[in-house]
Amino acid sequence: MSSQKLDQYLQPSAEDQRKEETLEKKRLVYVPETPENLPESFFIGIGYDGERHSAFIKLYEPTRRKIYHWYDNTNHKPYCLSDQSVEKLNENQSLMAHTGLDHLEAVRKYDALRDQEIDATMIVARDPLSIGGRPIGCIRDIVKAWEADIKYVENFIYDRRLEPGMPYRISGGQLVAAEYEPSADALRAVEEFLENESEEYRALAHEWIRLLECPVPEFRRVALDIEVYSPIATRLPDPREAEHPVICASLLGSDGKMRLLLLKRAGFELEEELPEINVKPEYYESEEKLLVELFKVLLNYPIVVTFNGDDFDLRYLWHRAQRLGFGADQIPIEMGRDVASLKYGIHVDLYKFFFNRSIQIYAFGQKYREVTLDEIGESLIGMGKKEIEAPVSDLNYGELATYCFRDAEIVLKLTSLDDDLIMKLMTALSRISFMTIEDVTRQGVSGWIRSMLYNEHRKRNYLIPRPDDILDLKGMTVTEAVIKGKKYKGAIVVEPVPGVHFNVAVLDFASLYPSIIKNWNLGYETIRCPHEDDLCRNNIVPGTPHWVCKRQKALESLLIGSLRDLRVNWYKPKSRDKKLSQPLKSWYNVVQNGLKVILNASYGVFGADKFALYCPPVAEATAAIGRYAITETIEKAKSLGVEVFYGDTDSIFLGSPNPSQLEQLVDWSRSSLGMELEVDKNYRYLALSSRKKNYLGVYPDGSVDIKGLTGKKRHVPQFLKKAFYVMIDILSQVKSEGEFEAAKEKIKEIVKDCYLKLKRHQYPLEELAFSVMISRSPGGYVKTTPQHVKAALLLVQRGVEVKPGDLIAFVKVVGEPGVKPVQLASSDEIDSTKYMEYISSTFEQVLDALGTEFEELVGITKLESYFASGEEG
DNA sequence: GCGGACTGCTTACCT
DNA sequence: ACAGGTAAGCAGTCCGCG
Repeated sequence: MSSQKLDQYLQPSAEDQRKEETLEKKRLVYVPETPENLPESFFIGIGYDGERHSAFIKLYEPTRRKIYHWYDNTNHKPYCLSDQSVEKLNENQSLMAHTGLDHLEAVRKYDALRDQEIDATMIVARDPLSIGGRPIGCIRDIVKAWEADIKYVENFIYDRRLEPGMPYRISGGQLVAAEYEPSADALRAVEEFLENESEEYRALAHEWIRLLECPVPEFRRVALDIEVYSPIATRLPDPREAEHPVICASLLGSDGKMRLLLLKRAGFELEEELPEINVKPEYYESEEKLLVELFKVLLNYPIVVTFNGDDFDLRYLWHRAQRLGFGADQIPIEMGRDVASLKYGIHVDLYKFFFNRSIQIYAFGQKYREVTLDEIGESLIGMGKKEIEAPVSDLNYGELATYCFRDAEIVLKLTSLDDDLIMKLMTALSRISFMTIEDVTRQGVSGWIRSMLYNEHRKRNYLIPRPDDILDLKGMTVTEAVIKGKKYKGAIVVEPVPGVHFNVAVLDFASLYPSIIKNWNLGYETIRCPHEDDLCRNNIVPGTPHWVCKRQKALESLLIGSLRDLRVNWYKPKSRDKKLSQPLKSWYNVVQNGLKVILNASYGVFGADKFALYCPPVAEATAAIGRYAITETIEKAKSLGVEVFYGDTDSIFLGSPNPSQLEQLVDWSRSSLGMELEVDKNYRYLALSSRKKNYLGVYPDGSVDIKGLTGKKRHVPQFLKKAFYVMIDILSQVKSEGEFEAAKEKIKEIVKDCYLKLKRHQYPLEELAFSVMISRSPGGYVKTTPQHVKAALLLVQRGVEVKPGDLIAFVKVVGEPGVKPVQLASSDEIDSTKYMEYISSTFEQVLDALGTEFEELVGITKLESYFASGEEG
């Protein structure tokens, strides 16, 4: 059936329209009332009720596995702060005339930027939008205000000292924190490794232990995926228009319940049994009934998990339901500008979470390279999307259902992987950042750190500074970056000593930057502090004119420092402790990973201009101290008679150090720098070329570290990658200097084999394809048109949709423009010469280190002439 | 009009 | 919307060249 005809059929008939009008208009959305009493339940979500002018929190009760809402009954109100007195503000006509103003209240605050107590006025409003959020006429536009850009629900969390992810009870209508005491074991250990720290520091560490030791419940959840009819196969349906019907919905619960809802359509045969999946399909005569049923399921689960539900599934459902005449109280979805949330439970969009670069790199170690359900599913749980031959709209019921169901299955399995690791990671991050799971999964690491610091400010009655005040007082940077356009000088990379070095030890500083922030008391408060006496002014950061305060403590230093210490001394060792049970070990691993993500970003955020506590001198000072630490350490190593072959940021590669030399170096670092230097790894041998960030390290057991070499980069064609790894395999077996000659002979064979296969077109086109990510839409490249964009433009010409983030697979061909998308190319137009160049440069990186010229090894000139006179053209 | 030297853009990587 | 440093390949520009 043609798409056109089908679309016509899908227009509602007169009879359908009558049915629609008689659709039961009962209130569908169940909003749970606050119970008078509720046993231990976890605070996982938050919302603001505009009608009741009140925040409410969503509590997950783990026995009944249901959500309960608790409405604020403490009369918390939105507010911002002014440095003017109440009397002065009373004279401000526009403020006093503002309909949203509730009242003014004099308060004392501590201004950390100036290190003094100040008088301020709380401007209390009736609703959050009056403070800020409307395009015009907000209170924050009338008076210079502090703390006016913080979301109301965040203010509510900080002010009421609430802890997202932690257990609470409702007792006689009141919300009370459920007491949780960490194990004596944990408390004792923390006391031990923090014995030399201040009282204040130890108290903070205790708080973290309480938050991070507390068990996480099992979360009942449902994975949702929908399919929508589209008349044009290559175009995705627009969720804001929601023009076409929802034809299939899959719902997979962690409780084992499964639903598969299908819309009956003319021209397709009903299939009652779906052999591929073990679920009975439900056919619906009308889309309304399908949606009603779907909404009922959404209202039954505390957590709904989607992949891109914010921008597609839930958004589409919301608009579609509106279009079909559902009333607001019949749709269980709350639609924001960028977020789709739920009225009853919470919505986790895995796409947003996996998209987070820090999560991708540090939590999942680059296991997935593209942020697509197929790639993530394939690499984390070994389950990719179902392949389909035709557009979704043309599939028969069975194929459509299996396709849709598989997506939901991947989503559910991702959240269940490794004993619900992802749910636990979200909870851990939620507790560290004082944000709900819904927010933590949608914000970047700078948002988490901001929230963590804001919370501590409130806890201590600190005024949260305005970004312009920080910048005015602390200024910009003074060092010059190596890279044009960067703000300040970063880390040092030591010039490598080319060659093969046997018996190499790699030493590094245990979380260098967080250690620096801790030891040097760095923070926006303390860098270039206001005190004018020598005590502070003489405490100079090496290589900069910046001084650091000796009088007050920076919150950043306390928080980042205590998290660092807990990770290094407690969570990381515990995650490897063989005496612990598997679930406990995996929880410790989750926490240490969460901490890693946050600590890794903890320095960078201060140099990121969108960070709420942006303070360039803090970032600059951190990097400068890092440079100082590594250069001093290199000098010390040399003075001990140890050769330094290479180093990058926080590591040094040492040639055959003896135990005594290592010990002296480590001791020196502890006493002179106050930094923990440790042996990270030992290599049987290390192959260095003259290129920085580029090496091959072989461990005693024959496993290898490959860093920066082209052969391992994502975009490199398969055939070359395979050849490269065969070479690596040969090299990994080399045990002594003398064995390199034989290895080189073998490598020579690989390369020759590669050449010949290339020449004879023996590689399938797919193996010859470069695959490069396109970071904008193809039209967005105005300065230059790189090759992958040229290929993408050829695809677009043929009606293929190309979105930012897509991988473009292209091959190099003879003639203009030199590239073609792999789908459009044929074997005989491959530009063999270009590929030869690529092979040689890839191998050269390693051969350089072995002191061998590529040409000399392979005798390239002969081959080239063979090519030139050969069967080409 | 063409080619080499140069700069800048883009991607992927390292810490 | 964490940072800066490095490698590689290519696109585009400038300049000299009878």
